Amino acid sequence: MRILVVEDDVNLNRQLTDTLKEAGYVVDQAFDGEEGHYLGDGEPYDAVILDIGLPEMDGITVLEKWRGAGKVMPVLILTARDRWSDKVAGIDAGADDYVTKPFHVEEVLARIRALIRRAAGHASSEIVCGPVRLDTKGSKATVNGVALKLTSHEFRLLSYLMHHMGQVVSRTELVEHMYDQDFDRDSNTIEVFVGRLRKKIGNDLIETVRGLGYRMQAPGMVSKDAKS
Amino acid sequence: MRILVVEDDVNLNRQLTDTLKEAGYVVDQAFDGEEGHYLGDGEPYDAVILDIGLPEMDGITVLEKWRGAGKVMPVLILTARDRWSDKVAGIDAGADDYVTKPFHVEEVLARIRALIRRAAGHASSEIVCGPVRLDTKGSKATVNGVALKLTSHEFRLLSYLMHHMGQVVSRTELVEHMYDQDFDRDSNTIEVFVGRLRKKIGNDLIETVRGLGYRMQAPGMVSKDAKS
DNA sequence: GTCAGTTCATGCGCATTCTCGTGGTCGAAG
DNA sequence: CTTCGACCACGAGAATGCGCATGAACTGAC
Repeated sequence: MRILVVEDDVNLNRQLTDTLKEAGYVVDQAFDGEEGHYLGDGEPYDAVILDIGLPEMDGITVLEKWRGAGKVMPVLILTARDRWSDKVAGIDAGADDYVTKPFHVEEVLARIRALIRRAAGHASSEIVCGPVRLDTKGSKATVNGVALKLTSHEFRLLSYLMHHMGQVVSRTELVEHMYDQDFDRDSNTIEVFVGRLRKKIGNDLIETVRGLGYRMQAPGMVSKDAKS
Repeated sequence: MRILVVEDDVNLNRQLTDTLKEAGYVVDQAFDGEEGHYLGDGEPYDAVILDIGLPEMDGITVLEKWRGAGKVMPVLILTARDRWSDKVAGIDAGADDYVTKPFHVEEVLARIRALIRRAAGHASSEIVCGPVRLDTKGSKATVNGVALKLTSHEFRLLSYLMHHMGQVVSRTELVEHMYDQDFDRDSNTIEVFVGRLRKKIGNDLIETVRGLGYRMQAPGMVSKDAKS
């Protein structure tokens, strides 16, 4: 999962970024409205944290531009407590959530989790796929109740796949959401990680769709070949 | 749009209910946790406003029970300003949003609107043609509920045909949409794929219109008169 | 240095796709 | 009605290149 943080206060930005990274997210940073707009417009993020008061370009304007361009990723805006009207303006501009400053970082984290989860269409903080359970709250995964030991990239891969269960996820998509901005994409890293993950959770869960990508799905509903 | 308000403070409940009704929603009221849980479990709501501090059953518990039972309607929780940990717990229990007391009623209204709007975006994208269902989001197709195993080109073909149901689609058109570059046109690959697809989904669905191309259509619908 | 995690390179196996050839079907003209 | 030519279906083999396993090289943390 890849997140963009747009916040001009350097300390606050770093604080948010660090916490998110610790929680296993890939994070890009922007320190003014223009940079933020540019990144959010060009890169595929799973969520954005956007300050309202920004140099160069106002947060609301940034958000409106994104929505006008058809961007639908969840956006959490940060507002000052006394600027009540900002919240309404932000929500009307297409924000999915807001937090008022000052805030507890844990709260932002929880809301980001909820937004990402919601965007994928899951109600609770646990996603289940056959024997595999993903605890988005604790960044843990279990197979048949046994805790899985995953490296950070393996976890990110599993997490992204489980958030998009039943859908085919392309390699490019995976690379873009597992790594930040610049990454050499002509290599077979993704295949390697898929292979390793399969070894840990079982081969049946991640189906490879030749030419398109991978799809995670509970087995049992085996796709039957209708070649009668 | 039908909304449930679970709030034990009678005045606050009525205030919310009135505002929502004025805005054109249908509103049900509950004044304690058990009643709220019962209603939310049995009736289909488009959104729920849920207070955390409730007699009989805690709001968080109510929410967890709903989510555990598979209810996915958007829930907005109300918390006291100083109980920030409640917010985190609520969000992790599956709340979609929260508002801290005291609040402006317009704000609650704006957020309910946002929640309903967002929930509407999760409608699955499916095209149906007779026994065939195409899940464009998951790159999957089923015939009579049985999952089809399609190669990527077969899927692209089916997808294009189903997006233009009832229309005659020329070979050239298909080639142009199934391949990126210009493609050696004097080959019969399209025929081959149509043949393979027919084998998998049944012959009746793809009709060949001699000299023009193919047309996909649910069988049983009168299509003979078009050839006079 | 050691170790865990990650990236890169290679070669093989095989699903997928393309080509080709034959035979069948349709429609119009004689 | 018959005949002819164009169009189409389909099977089978050939060629392509994708996906995977494997192991070695690389990196950073301690």
